[in-house]
Amino acid sequence: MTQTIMIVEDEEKLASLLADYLRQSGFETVWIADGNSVVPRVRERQPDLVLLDLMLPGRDGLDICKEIRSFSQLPIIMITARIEEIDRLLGLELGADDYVCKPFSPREVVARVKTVLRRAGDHAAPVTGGLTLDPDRYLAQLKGRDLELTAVEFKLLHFLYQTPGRIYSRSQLMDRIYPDQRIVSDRTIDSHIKKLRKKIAAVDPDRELIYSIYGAGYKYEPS
Amino acid sequence: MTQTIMIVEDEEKLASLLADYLRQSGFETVWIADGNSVVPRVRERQPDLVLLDLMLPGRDGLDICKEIRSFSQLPIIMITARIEEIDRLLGLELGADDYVCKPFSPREVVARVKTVLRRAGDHAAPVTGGLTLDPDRYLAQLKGRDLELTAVEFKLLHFLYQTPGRIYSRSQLMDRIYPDQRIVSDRTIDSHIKKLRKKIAAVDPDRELIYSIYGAGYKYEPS
DNA sequence: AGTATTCGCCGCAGCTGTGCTACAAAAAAA
DNA sequence: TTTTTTTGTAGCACAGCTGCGGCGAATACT
Repeated sequence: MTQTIMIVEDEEKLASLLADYLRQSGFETVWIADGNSVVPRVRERQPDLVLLDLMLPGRDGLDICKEIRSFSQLPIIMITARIEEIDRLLGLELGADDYVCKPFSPREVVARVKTVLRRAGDHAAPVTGGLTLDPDRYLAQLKGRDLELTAVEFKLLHFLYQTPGRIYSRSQLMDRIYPDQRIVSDRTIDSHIKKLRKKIAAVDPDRELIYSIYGAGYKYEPS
Repeated sequence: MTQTIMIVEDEEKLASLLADYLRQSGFETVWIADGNSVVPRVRERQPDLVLLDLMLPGRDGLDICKEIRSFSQLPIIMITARIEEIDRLLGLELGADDYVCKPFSPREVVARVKTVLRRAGDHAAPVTGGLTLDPDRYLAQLKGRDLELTAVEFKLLHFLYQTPGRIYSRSQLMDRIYPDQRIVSDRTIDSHIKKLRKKIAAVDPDRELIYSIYGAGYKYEPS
């Protein structure tokens, strides 16, 4: 099964150079020049990795990265023109998997792509065949099938989903889900987790996505 | 194997001056100007030492030092503008390994770097090849292998780990682990220490990490 | 208005981890 | 040495945490 790399880059020469090298290494490539069409095309094409230029016509790369992260954990490598920029990006914690600085050698980029894919590859199936969330529509899909979540359930899952592996206590989750500081019992979280797990199990009984850590809280892990 | 020094300093001229001298002494250097990106870059790059300016845009140096200490024992040298400041810093017990006062000569800084590295180098293997803790994930790894700790065990180990060599009495440890001031017997600590040692021994039987001091308490020491 | 979801909580069951006890071993004090 | 104090360890009872079904109340929909 060949893997698809989506190249988001407005300079055509640069894009085609990258595409050539990637194809030589056995990847399929998709080229997108306009920032506005990235997100819909990612949803539609479901690439295995995105090479994302920071400076784009139409829309900022940071925005795009954030939006992709809000519904998918697919690997993203950011391309930036200035080396100092990378520090700033790291500080923002966008969730990109790696950063490459212009000017770069195509070989280097291919190497990084392979590294990131291998790293992600350990849980590759769950990433691609896994869960996607669309906060705009409160739409959650697992293996292509809708999960039909309520608002609270969606918020809870979405929050956990954004930082996989990280454990949150019940009170932390309450704070995030109820910005109005209303007082509810810890166990309410458990209730919603219960319903989430039920709905997830209805679609895929074999995969556990939400784990409870005794005495600590819950985490999302697509392992 | 060349060693990497991470320079955290917002004045570019000063940073590049330091970088030049350090490179001449055979070190690799990484420069970071923005305080917010320090921690993620430390995690990513894993430098051998951090030169950390106290006054930074974005985030306070004290904060950064504390956060780095929460997951790693890598050597840190603090740079401060005022000599009086140093006393205050010493009082805070941040866990920095040395302090340098502006204005400094680059030679002096290089000398200090070497001293600290040599001192740390005595137990260099335990530092790098040793234990890493990730509080967000309750994840403890020794020699790359997971330790599978429970919440209480993790908290206990994490607290000891933050100030290696320092001895804590059982009641001090209780206070830290149970913020709700619940009353438990001293010997409970012993129980958890026992389990920690067991789990550590399962991964590395040769290395003692938690020491008991007769009549005083326990300490963590990566020697 | 009525109806249908959804939310938050309760109670019970099952189980893990916790904290304690008892005794052995070690260290310090006598 | 003997005595006293402190620590190591095994084992165990149960407190506390989590999963789950269900139920009234709140909310949204018609």
